[in-house]
Amino acid sequence: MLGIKRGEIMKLSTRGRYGLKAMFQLALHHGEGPISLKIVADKQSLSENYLEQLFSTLKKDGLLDSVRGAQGGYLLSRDPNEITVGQILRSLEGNMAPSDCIVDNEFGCSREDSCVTRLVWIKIKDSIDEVIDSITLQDMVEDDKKMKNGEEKQ
Amino acid sequence: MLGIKRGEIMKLSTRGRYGLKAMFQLALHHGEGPISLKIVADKQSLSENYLEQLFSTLKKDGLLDSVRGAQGGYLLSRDPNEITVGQILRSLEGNMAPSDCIVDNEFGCSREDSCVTRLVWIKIKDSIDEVIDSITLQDMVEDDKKMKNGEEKQ
DNA sequence: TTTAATCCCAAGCATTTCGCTTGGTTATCC
DNA sequence: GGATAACCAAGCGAAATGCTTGGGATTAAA
Repeated sequence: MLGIKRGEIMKLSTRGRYGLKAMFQLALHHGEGPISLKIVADKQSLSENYLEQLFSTLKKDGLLDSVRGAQGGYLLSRDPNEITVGQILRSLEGNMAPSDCIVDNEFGCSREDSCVTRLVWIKIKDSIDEVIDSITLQDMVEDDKKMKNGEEKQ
Repeated sequence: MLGIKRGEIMKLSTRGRYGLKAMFQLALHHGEGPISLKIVADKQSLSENYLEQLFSTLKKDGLLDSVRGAQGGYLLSRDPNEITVGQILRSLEGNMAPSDCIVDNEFGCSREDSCVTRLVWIKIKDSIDEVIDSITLQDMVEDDKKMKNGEEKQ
């Protein structure tokens, strides 16, 4: 039935996926001073240099602060409950729109369809936005605690 | 502030975008016999050969029927209210999952994060699914009528 | 004051994916 | 039997992805 195995679409790139995980790591240790790129990269077993690029973006967008030199590292620019998943993903990935037709209102919307499809893309985008803007890093930290407690009880 | 203009992510490919538009065209003229690829392609001003590939996929997934030979063409395999946007997009694009971590449960979920991020991807996916599975081609046709009536009254 | 640790920055680059195009074959109506 | 269509498989240039490379500049600790 599934025939051809196509790549899954509507997929985040590694930027968003690695980046959110990394930010969550920082949230877990928030308040304990800066954490070095190396530590975060090691923990997620991914390239230090690549993660650096993501952190650079996140910093430029005001989600991270950094401390240079030995003993330096990165830290959240504000409290975990003031940073949403949406802010992180949009910083790393750009707009969460299924079609450009939404953002650029430019488009070849032909006469006959009068862009009903556009309505669909808007509904999808709105529903994604609603989810990602409602989850903070703090929420994730709490969910994590719950999951760990759950494990202990087994 | 926006600095680098990154490509928008979580975006559908042309397959999904063209495909849904084309299916909507067929829905508009449902019950009037088969419509040729050429006509649909012309109306959307896109490549006949490319659209053919999309239709081939949609047919294989049971969303379209075809009639070969002269006067032939394509038609919806069932009533517009029995075909959802979700069925179309999944046929053309694959699963609507922001991360493989959801589908393949295989993943490098490290100890410390215990995959809280996975929860986020699941929430995103669920919310997308809810939207696209709740919209039928029939809904789109009706929305289209409303929009056209709105225009006339201006 | 050196040295090691760290952030910072720009460029390059192999691979994969996307968005088609090309060039046919087969079926059906007139 | 000729025109009109659906069917099918392969190829292919351009762009994006997911990194790597190779340097700096800044600072804490020795």
